[in-house]
Amino acid sequence: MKFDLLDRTPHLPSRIVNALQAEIDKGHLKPGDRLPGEQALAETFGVSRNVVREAIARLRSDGVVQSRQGIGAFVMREAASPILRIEPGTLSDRASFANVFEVRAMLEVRAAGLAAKRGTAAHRRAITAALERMRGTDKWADGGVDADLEFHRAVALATGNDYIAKVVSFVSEHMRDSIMATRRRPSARLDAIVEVTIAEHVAIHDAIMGGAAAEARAAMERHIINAAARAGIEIAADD
Amino acid sequence: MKFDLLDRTPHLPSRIVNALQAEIDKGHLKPGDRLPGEQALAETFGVSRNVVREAIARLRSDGVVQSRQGIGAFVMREAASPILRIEPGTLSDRASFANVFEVRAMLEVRAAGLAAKRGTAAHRRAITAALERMRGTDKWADGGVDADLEFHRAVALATGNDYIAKVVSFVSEHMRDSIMATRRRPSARLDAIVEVTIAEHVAIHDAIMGGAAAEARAAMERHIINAAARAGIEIAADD
DNA sequence: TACTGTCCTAATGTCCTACAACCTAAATAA
DNA sequence: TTATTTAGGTTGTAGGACATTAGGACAGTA
Repeated sequence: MKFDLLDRTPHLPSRIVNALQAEIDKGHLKPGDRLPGEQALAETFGVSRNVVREAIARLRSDGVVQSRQGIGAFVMREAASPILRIEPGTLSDRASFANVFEVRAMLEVRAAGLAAKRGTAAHRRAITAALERMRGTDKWADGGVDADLEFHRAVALATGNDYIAKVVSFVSEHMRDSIMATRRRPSARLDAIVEVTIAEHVAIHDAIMGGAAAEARAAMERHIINAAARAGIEIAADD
Repeated sequence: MKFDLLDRTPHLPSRIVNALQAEIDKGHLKPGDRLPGEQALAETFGVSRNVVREAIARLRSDGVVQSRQGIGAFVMREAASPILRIEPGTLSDRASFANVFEVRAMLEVRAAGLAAKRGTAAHRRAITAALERMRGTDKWADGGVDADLEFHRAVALATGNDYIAKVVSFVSEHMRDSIMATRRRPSARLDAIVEVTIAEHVAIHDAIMGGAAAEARAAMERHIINAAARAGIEIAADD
């Protein structure tokens, strides 16, 4: 079996992981197939068995393969993995940002409605606190982005659905990149952007506090569409 | 520093991982703190450095710690993790199932609409193929559940948004448990359930093939609400 | 004092060998 | 044929060695 090492990070195990994952993605290694032995892989890649072992340990920890002592490592069926991993940096182009925004729109618009309907007093306090933190930071110099993401996490938590909260938390992390991209845009008048952004969050906040589900959904949808626009991305309104 | 080894799996690295993770969860190791050196950990746990290295490699791969050559391994801040991990089995009660169904409704209803609007010919062929596989299996004896999940994945892929597809794939895995729970319900007339389920999928399929976005969304929403009902769970229709 | 360059130490990263634990399958014995 | 043993291969663990990198101590210099 041949492997491509087009990666060039100085970290050897990562290169092995990528190479093996690529083989699986390309279908050269199908579920149920047995990987070459560690010794064989070590010779193929020109590294020691330790490095190969660390690479396979990562794949195993990701649920991609399962290794059994005395036999070998086997590719698992594709979707059996209990984890969802998307490496930071893989979401860098506009198309990827648009994809993330689309998922945000799906999840968070409804989440805002549910938060207005079902949020407890404690949940609402957390939302208000996050909003205050956003207001308190100076032009997002320091923790402004964190406060922003915290706000969205708090809204997701207010749905009372932990599963939503986890997924939204996960997706939020990928917003960091696009937020940074917004700040780097040439025409970005930072203070104006911050002001508008906070106003949008206030609208969401007030709707949730008032228990107005439809209004909260609308406010969240406006916010996400506008945020996308500020990042230079056009996404369609939900029809 | 003291560590508890209450775990007793025969896999040493897993025990180290759990012990270290417990220290972090309990707050004995806070973000920014430096872990003891590999040599020290090896002596503490009474294992070789190889085992410690594999444990730390897993924590690093999960984004829990970051290790720098020449210095040590440091606990990262909590939310920077690039992965979403939900261990199978943690979703077992009705409340958890309801949560998962709620997320499904958020994501897949819209995804069905997008699939109808944007799905390519290849995407549609995949959807049809999955539906045929569902029809072909005998009372879901063998691969019926797989075919069901494959159908939903194919719909998600047809949105043209890989990010949606990944998230839906992830969520789908958690459906397996609830589907199994449905099959165990006492009143479950299996053949009738299968027949109805397939009919619902046909409706989704036909709407997507016809490019009818609103119809596809409605069909998907009906399907998810009914599927939840079959699992004994009541979820509210989207208003 | 402040700065600079060197040396030393410690930590991770990689390599190597050896053995233990485990599995498969062929060879062998009853 | 059937059961047992044996041989070989594979992952898991142990332990030592060196490479590479980072940071501190310390002298020397302006």
